[in-house]
Amino acid sequence: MTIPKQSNRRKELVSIAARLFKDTSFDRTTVRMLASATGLKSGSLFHHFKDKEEILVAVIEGGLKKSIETIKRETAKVDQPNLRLLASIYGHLETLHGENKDAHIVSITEWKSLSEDSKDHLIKLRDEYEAYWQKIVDDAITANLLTGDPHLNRLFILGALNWSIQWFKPEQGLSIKQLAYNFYQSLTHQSID
Amino acid sequence: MTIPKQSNRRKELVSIAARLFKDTSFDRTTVRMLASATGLKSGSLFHHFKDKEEILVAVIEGGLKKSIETIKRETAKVDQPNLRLLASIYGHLETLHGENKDAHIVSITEWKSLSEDSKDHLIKLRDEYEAYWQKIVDDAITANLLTGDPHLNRLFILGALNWSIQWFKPEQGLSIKQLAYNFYQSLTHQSID
DNA sequence: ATTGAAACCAAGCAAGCGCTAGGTAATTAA
DNA sequence: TTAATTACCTAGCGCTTGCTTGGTTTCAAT
Repeated sequence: MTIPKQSNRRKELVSIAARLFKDTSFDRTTVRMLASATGLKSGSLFHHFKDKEEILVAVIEGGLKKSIETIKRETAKVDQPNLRLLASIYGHLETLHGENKDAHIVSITEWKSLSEDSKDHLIKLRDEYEAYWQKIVDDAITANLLTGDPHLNRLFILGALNWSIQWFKPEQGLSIKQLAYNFYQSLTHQSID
Repeated sequence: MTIPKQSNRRKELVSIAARLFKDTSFDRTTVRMLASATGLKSGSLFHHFKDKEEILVAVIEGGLKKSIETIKRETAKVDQPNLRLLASIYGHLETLHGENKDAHIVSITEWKSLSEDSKDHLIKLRDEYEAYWQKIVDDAITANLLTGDPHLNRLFILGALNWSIQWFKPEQGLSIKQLAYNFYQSLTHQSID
């Protein structure tokens, strides 16, 4: 049988899988590639996971939980709407481009590789994250930092942020903090003194 | 041999392939699925294309050309920076959500499935499209519609627009035109009279 | 009517895929 | 020290994949 639940070894394997899924995509990552990256033989993977998709689910679940944790941590530091918006932007970009970015990127790029059942399970986490964001955006609109429909604003902002995985390379000069601030300015047309 | 170049039959096949690639992704679309959708036997596809990837290249090339054509057409109608920005937003959304959207969506979602050689060939088309957008954005900044770094602004905007393929369904009430205008307002914090 | 090219089919091959079964080693608990 | 549990390996099965080969049909131009 499988299912040791939350062992350390499992987390290790999931973290390595996240890297491969990010670099090669879920479909093109074979169980033999996963095995060789983890130092296992291909069959041994199925002692820890019942099938390949369960690995993806574990990766995405970890990515989403980390995102929620990060945005809560970052926004807890401040209480003005403008600073909270900036902190959310920074937190989101941090999970996408900082340490341990792999899982969050995979949770974005490989969502459609999930089965319907897996989506049902993970969608609650995603909803929680988006609901948290929605409040940040709502407050920013109330404070006249943003304008227009609240729901669409959230979708615009998260879309633009997520798309940064296609082009942003932190090692090319611009830091994550700087990127976040640029983002904030373009969105709000304002500075923070 | 293959290579009939630009026959009508080929265009037909490419258009059907675009739909499948959009709905199922390139990797998960098998040549047998393509064959049955086109009414051919699986081997016969390779009379028209030398391999599966050549089909993807043809789809993406078509999608990019159509995008360029559309943004040029839409912006040709107007000359003020605000109207040109709105027209570009509308044109982009139109290629993503209007008729014949499949190829443009595939050109966005399946870019990483291309081989390096294929990218070299297609990147010129993508660069041309992005350069056209960059001018629109530059002019909008000069006209004080947008603020901040020009290059980043273009990336933010196109990212947010592209991300709409993840959530926007034109049949759910909001039209493409309305979406474009909402977009314009959120970006510029302005209306058009 | 004949020819030649283009469009297609029938059959299947080689390689790679996810995954399984049955065993062995390592670790922990009594 | 023994027994149980967990971790891993060996070997390979059954299936699907992209693609090939060699032949047949279709059809326009002669």
